[in-house]
Amino acid sequence: MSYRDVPAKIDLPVMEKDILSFWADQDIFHKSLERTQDGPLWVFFEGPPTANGMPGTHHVEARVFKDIFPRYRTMKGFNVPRKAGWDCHGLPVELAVEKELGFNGKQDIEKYGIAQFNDKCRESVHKYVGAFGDMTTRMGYWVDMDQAYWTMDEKYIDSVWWSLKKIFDKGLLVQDHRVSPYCPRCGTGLSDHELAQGYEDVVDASVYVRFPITTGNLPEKYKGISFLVWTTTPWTLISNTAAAVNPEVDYVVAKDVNGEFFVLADALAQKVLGEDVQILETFTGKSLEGTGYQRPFEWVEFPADSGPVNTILLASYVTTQDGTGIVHQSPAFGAEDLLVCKAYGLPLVNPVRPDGTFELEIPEVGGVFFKTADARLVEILKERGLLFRHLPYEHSYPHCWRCHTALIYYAQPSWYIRTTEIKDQLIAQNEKTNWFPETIKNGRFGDWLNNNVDWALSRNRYWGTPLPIWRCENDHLTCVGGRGELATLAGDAALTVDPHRPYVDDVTFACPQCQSTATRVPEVIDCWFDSGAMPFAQHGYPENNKEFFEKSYPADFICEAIDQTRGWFYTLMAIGTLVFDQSSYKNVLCLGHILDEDGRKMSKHLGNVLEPIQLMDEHGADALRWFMLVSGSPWQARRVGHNTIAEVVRKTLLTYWNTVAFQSLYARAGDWDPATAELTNLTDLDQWAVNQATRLARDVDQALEQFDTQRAGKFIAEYVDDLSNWYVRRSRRRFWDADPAALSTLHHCLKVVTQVMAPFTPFITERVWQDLFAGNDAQSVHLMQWPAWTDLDINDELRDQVELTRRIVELGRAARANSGVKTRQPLQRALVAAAGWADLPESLQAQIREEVNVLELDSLAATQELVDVTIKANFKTLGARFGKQTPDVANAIAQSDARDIVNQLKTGSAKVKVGKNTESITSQDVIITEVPRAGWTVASESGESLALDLALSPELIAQGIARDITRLIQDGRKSSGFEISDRIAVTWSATNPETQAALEVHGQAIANEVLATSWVSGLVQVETVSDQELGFSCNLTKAN
RNA sequence: GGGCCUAUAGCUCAGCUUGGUUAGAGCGCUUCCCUGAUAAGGAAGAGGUCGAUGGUUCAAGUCCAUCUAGGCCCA
Repeated sequence: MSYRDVPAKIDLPVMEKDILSFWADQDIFHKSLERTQDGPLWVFFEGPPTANGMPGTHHVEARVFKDIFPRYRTMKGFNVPRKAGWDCHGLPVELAVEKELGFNGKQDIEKYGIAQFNDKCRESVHKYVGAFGDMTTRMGYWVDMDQAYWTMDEKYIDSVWWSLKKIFDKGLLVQDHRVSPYCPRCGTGLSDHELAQGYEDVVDASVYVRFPITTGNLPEKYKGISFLVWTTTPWTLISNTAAAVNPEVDYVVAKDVNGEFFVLADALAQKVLGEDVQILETFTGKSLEGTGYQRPFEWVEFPADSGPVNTILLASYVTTQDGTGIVHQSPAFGAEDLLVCKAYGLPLVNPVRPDGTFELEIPEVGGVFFKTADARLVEILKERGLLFRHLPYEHSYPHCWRCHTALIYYAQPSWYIRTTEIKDQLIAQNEKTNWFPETIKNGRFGDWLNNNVDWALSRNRYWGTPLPIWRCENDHLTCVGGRGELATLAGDAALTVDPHRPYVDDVTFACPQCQSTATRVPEVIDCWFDSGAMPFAQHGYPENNKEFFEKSYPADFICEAIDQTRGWFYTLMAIGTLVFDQSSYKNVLCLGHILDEDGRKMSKHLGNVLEPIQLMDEHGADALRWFMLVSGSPWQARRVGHNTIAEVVRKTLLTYWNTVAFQSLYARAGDWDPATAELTNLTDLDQWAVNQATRLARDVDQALEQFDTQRAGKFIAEYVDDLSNWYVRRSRRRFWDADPAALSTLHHCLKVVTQVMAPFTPFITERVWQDLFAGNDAQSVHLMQWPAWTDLDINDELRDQVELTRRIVELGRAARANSGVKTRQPLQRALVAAAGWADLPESLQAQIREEVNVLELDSLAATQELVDVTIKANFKTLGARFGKQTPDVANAIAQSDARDIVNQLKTGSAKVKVGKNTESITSQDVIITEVPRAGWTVASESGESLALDLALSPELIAQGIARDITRLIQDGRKSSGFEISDRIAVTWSATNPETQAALEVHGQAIANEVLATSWVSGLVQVETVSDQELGFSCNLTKAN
């Protein structure tokens, strides 16, 4: 079966649509899985994208990398199941729905009804999953979406519950009172990885406040003396409970220029009170313990049996970096404050309500949002003479990563996973993990593990996996590991209950310990736990697919962008280690982010977001894929834009396509049957092309083994360029003649490139496969194995020879350009000086002659009278031997007679006078360049030279004219729209005597060359083409 | 404030692991050449204080230190 007709031009997006239908109709993806079903398992875990918004180009990035390696491994014979997944739960989804419904907080949701609200959430998830599905299909990401796991599925939740119970049983899932970042708008605490995403630079009030001292002997000695306290959160002063100093630090009594007395840290006295401050007394922080002071606001009451409120406490975390060295304590709003105050038995008072506003009974600021209260509080402090200084303070403050509300550090009951208990295990697991790039392992991720904090798991929300803990009135806790287990406690109805709120909240049972009624705690869990549980939950383990899960854990490969270090990369590893004592992945590829053309992050605010489907419909999915994989380093931030994508298309994809079209054109014109392709009777160049293809198969294989798509892509681009711009260019004539060796060679080479490119650009390679190969081979390129290679098949010598050939040709072109004699004018000879050139096979020397258009090549060295020799020191070898003397030796070499040194070196070594000494050097120590004497047109590069003999004979001139005319007529054929195999009739006229003479000799050869069946000198009535300088014109018509 | 990454031609990026005396490629620009696959290819030219400073070394884009700017992450 012959090739299909391949058009020279291709519309990539249109072609891709066809291929998508072909894949769908023929079910190629599943066939590729079937083909490898007995192969060794190579496990890939799909990190589920959150279905809370439209997919962006950054999603394409990760998905391209998630696609290429499974495709590559499949070609290598591995079985790579690819289960898609969707992250369904969580605040982001709730927020999208809230926005849609115009809600403004939890009250609205409760009024609306949790059941209806969660229905809306489910609906929203489906909508966005649809959009992700479309993008996934369009970009050619092969992942099984029919079998996708959804984190909101009942069986998925059963699995999550099972894992939580495992953790609970280990005593690592506990409730605690903790200060944690809390979003008053969303009414929920945030996990640390959520917190990480929301820092914003803001300007807050920072105040230095007087805390008048009320006990001890200081007030007697220094009238009106105060502790000077600094804070950036004036609103927390309402609940001031104590003040802390560092016991080891020196504190002083200082008198400022106004004669007022303060206590503050010695190290900060000058900075805060000015250079003229007087230090009256110095003591350690320790001695201040228990000293009482007057708190700024008396608006909240402490419980009766409170400890030493409003006194100085000791805390080693206090520093003298900024502020005054005395830190105001408000345990409800600071993790460290809570710790210190707890140690002193101080109470926790909290005048701020869960919505972030002060309790209504609080004077002045009752009902006011905590941050908004700052301004009024500062005013009051000023009125009361307690404000010492008020400065705007710029710092980054955490905000809710979704709604941008300022977060409040807030003490609240919360469920934690004690990941700090398994910190050492996590570090050990990380040690066994391969990171690409490697720096993340001990850098970003390693740091994160080293500073591990407990995982705040619970959320006071609605749309999430409910925390499966039931509590009775006696505070007995029962953690339930799935609905099956729930049914044994609460009856069979629980077996089929929707495990979401509010339905699951209605399930109660008798506490196994005391028989009183147990009801579920109200919290749902962090949706990061959902996605981190996917290795087993995607299979519904342990209820379902037990065997498969156990052989597919841990994964060989996961891949996401760098923002997942504290997200999915962490939760996967943490849950794996908690539940199975083993991380869930062995290799992790961590991508850099995608930036816009100006290097800015893509964001809706800036309006620089590239919509992926649009981008692919304009440039092609292959173009976008190729760009993502090959342009720049995948593990670094990269800029994407229309221009950069268009460029890679032109460079590699279209060159590849054109080579294919060329092969198809001449194979079809010559009635060549690809089934007869056979690598026999190959020329040196053929062998080179075939050999380089094998090298390509090896190099790309090895690079992909190391997850290095950039390197692999570079190899492919280089080979495509070699094939098109050297192999085909140099072999054109053989294709015109339908030489089976040339056609077989290119057939083979294109097949190898198509195979190794297939994981990168699955569309265009499939098109090519269908057009050239499918007739005699597999139905799809994606059902092919990786092309075979062994090191023994790869011939470095041949490669070096062709490289030398090409370098000499380059010199020839440069010399041509210098000479002003155009290339179509043949020259008698060129003289070459380059190591090894004389050993080039005759066929490669012929390539040089043809390309430079000279009749002979001679050795420049053989014609010594024409040559000058220059020598230059080779610093690399000299430096090793002579060290400091190197410049002297180099200088001596430069000073000596080059010809003499070269002659001496023929005996093995040469002597050079360096100062008073004579040093011996070898040919390794110098770089010898042979340069033709003046008067020759010459080009030299790195010791290699080529010189042109510009003497023209009448015969050479006639040959040049013949070639000019050939080219002119070929141009005419093309512009007349003739097919390459059309025969033509030529009527020509020549007025120039030189041209006439040339045509007398070469006319017939020209006629043969241009496929003229009729070649007549005569009157040209209609000029098809003409050339004034040649005095030649002609008329072309199609011959019968 | 801490950590990591980045800084090379007008633009996008190699080169840095292993230091070697003319620092490369592509895009864009100028001139020319080649062309019966090519929207391509080639040659020459213009365009570089290799972010700055200091150090190590016979020799630094490359190694070390400090700094500056940008990005990301953390607090």
